[in-house]
Amino acid sequence: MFEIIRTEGHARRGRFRCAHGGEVQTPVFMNVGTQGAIKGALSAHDLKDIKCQIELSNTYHLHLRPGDQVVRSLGGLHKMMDWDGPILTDSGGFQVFSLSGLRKITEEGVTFASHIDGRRIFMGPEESMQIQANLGSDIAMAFDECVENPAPYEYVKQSCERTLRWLVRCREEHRCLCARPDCLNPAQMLFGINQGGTYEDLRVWHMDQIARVDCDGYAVGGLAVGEATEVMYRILDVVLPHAPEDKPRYLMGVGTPSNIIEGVWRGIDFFDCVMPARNARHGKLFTWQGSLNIKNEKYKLDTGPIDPACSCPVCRSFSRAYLRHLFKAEEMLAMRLAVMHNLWFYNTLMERIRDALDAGEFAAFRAEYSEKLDRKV
RNA sequence: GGGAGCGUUCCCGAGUGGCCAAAGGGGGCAGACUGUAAAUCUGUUGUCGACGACUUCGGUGGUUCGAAUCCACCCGCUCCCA
Repeated sequence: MFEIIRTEGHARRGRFRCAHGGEVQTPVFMNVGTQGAIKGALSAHDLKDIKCQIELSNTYHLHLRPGDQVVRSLGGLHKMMDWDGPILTDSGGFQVFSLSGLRKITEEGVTFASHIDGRRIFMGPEESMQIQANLGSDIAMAFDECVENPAPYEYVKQSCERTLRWLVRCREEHRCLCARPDCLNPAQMLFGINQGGTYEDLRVWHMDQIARVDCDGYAVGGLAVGEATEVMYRILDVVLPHAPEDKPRYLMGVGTPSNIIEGVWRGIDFFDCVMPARNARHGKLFTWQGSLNIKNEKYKLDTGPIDPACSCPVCRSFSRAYLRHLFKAEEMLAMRLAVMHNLWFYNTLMERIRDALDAGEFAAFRAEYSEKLDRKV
């Protein structure tokens, strides 16, 4: 179920519901827990404390370890993690990009050399759907090829044509699996993924094609993988008018706070990105004045919170100086607190975007924050 | 008392006549990170008016065109024997 409550220009304020959890308010940021955990030592319980509405895990990683059959035996991903909210699983398509040195693509699918032990793993549309069925996620992503930018036109053309054929196979396999009596999550949704690199004609053609394959939502993939930010915005500008209006739209793997505001402005409803968690682990923290590196010497004696404008559990209790010390001393707590802060920041950013949309003031919000939040302080 | 070593830039530690402002770690300082092979990776770390110059390798002298590297003495430390 997806419902648009109101719009402001291309931006959409909506509600979404799936098999688990209550209503998801969109635009929403999905917190990334690739292997069933948020890196930085957070559990699903912690996610509740940082205003996370929906969590994301990864097909490829959980298939390798502990194995999707194991997850199924444990009652599915929700039960294993003790998370009763919505879960989206990425299909493994991004690993076709990120493990490019370790894989081979054919029409059937992709053969990976496991990054763990080198053993050969085959994954095609059917396998990806089967694994995601075993995980029991609420949203399964179609198996696609995420192509690095820039890439030659001919290659991108052939690749996105193949990704379209893969989507058709995903659709069939997914229906089939959900119809089985032993299906862990018969209400699991399937989102298709738009590709086409930086070529507007391919992007539009591909979106028109996948829009004909009945999906529960449509994602834009293959962005923020090498092209300039302006190019990404241009692609969104041309492709989103071709996405079904009544279905959720998900911009995969993006991005910075500014990228998110600009994405919402162009009509995106769902986002996910490793950036807030990874940057947090590396000491880069987001604030309403821009980002800062908490490891910098200037915070050595700073008794203030990370962000005076933040009311997250970390800012309520701990000083910049303490955080800096924990980082310098390489205490695990440093990463945990930093990740909690950054995810709270992202979830709060989405909340404020929604509030602005509700008030019909998103344009003003964008003008005030879009550029500012990506600056360094 | 006798014998054997050692002392290098913030720390540890290479270097034993010119290619040495001096390897490599650590620490420090800074940067990167966008559907997570990332608690990772990169740069930098003697001084200065800085594509060049100057001062460093326990101290003081000396040998040499040239010394962190060789010699003498001194200072400090370690170990072994008595």
